[in-house]
Amino acid sequence: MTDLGYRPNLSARALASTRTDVIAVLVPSLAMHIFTDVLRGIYDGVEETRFQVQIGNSHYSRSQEERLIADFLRQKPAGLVVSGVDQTDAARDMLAQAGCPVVQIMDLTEDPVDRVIGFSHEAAGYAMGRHLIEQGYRRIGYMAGWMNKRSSGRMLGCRRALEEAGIFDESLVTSIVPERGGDERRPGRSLGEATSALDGRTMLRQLLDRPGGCDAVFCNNDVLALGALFESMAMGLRVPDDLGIAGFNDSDMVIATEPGLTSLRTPRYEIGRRAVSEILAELDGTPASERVIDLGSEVIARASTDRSGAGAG
Amino acid sequence: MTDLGYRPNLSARALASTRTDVIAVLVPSLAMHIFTDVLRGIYDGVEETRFQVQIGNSHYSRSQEERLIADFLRQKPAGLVVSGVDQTDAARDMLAQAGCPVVQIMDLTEDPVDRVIGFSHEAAGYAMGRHLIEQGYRRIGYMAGWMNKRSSGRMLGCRRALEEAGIFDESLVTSIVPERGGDERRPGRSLGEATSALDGRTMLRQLLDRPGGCDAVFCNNDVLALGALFESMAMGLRVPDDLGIAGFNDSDMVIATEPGLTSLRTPRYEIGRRAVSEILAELDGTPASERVIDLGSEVIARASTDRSGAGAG
DNA sequence: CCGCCGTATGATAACGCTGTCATCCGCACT
DNA sequence: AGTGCGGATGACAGCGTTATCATACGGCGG
Repeated sequence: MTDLGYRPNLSARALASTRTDVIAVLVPSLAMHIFTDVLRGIYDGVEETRFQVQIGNSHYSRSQEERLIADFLRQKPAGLVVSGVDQTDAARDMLAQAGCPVVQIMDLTEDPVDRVIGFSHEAAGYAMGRHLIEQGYRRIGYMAGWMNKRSSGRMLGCRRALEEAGIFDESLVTSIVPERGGDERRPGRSLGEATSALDGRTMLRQLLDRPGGCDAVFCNNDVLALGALFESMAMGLRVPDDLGIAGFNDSDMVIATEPGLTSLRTPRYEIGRRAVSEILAELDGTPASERVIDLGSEVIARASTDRSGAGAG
Repeated sequence: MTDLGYRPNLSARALASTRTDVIAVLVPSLAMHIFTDVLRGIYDGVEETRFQVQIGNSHYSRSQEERLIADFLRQKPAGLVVSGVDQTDAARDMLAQAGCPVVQIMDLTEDPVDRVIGFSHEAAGYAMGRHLIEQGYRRIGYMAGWMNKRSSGRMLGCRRALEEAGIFDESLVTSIVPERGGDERRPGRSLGEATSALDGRTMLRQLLDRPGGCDAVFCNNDVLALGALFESMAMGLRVPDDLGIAGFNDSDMVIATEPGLTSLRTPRYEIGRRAVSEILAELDGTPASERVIDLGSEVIARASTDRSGAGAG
């Protein structure tokens, strides 16, 4: 009987069962490629299932995120995915009461609302700091488009590595936009909160102008690193000899630069994928093992920080 | 009364009124930055309205697109946005019967299902062809990640310009993956259909190896152009003197390269934005003027194709 | 002052499912 | 053959809106 084209009405089903097949996803930005990778994972995860994805964009504003959570929750979603672990208290309460699986992603915390899938930004930053130190760099700068919890986590990790080596210099930390509590919609930059390669060029010049200059820079993302690379070319600096450059995320792009850019590979796609599978498992009544899932990250060393002379990458 | 926290139940409303507040959007890929720009426009457009966005990913497969359209349609969306104008006949029929505003985007056609918002890829390709010719290039190559209707439209436009100048050489057209009717899910490239900068490097080498070589290359997107730029550096070619490089889309990135990359600015964000506003207008009963809305495109000339000697960009 | 029409107000039947409850059947055990 | 129980089957009351229809009301013209 069902073979010949009967399709249940989703609205009726939703009304009767007081639950929908919508998996709501909250991202802080659609402009950053990072999140599009996560979204791909999520979409691949729901493919061939009855679930649908709905995306909300909080524009890196915690208050807006709170509103979106409230809005989403009242459609009784099947699951909820939120980025980061630094929601407002009110948002956290709502999530705890959500009545559906909730997954926080892209970061880690000891104390997730329900479940958290991500990696440690602090550890990632530390690993990159160590890598740069091991390559012999001593004046290591850090550049971020703007600071949020995750970005500053990376910075803190890198700072710890540098402090352990006794070479940390506060003046070598720079960002375009200062941290601002994350509770306001950031002004300007209308076409998205993304940092551009141009910012990388600007910030590299700033760092080189600081007293003592710098001999390596850890960029908060690959686009900044790309900008830094071009700026060093324009300035006639040799990479990696005069200046080491490291990015973050290991996007497709960086393997094709000349020299290849060292970067930190983050499991963005896997995080999205896993977030969905955890939600599905929880709905199936087969909730998975851990509440805290660390997918790790990895320094991918390429020529842009290779001082061994071999020139790998 | 309503002031104190009454929220209508959306499922009930949907059931009773047989229509939802969902605007369904079909994109061929989430991996290409192009579409994330469109999505940003769409999301910005629905912000502060009662509408919600739901995205479907057709993976550049027309049959999958057809299925998605059917799936979306049965939830009676408020509006439907589909990418491109080359749907299957069945899909076109369904769209025509949709009973809601339908907007095709990212391309143009004389004969839209309902409304089309985009730009002419043929005209864009032609404009870039003209630009390269005017800069004195004579052996102009074209590289695409893989061909779809829009990509080949660009190629055809460029070809027309070259033919008019009597300098078209078929052997200077290259792509990684040949066109395949667009009806199959492409294999491999699991992490997304995107072409990478590495492809740009590879294809540039291929083009230079062709008999007679080439002195300029029009890349189907900016990432390919970036790869081509790095490959020329690696090969010791001077850009723009030995080789001109032009990209497509004018993404943020290209203004920061050294030399700056000539590219073709496309109104991606505006297309998304406009698609939503047209749908809202149609739902309001104030349908807009035109069924075919050409938002145009523009060659942004930068140093990578500047043979005037001034070195602008 | 009466009747008519246009508008505001209130009651009520869907909308198409889900989930519960009651019924029924068949099987195994006594 | 009678009793008890488990699983399958069928009936039916919501779920919270929208939309329709009937009723009531107020104002205006005759």
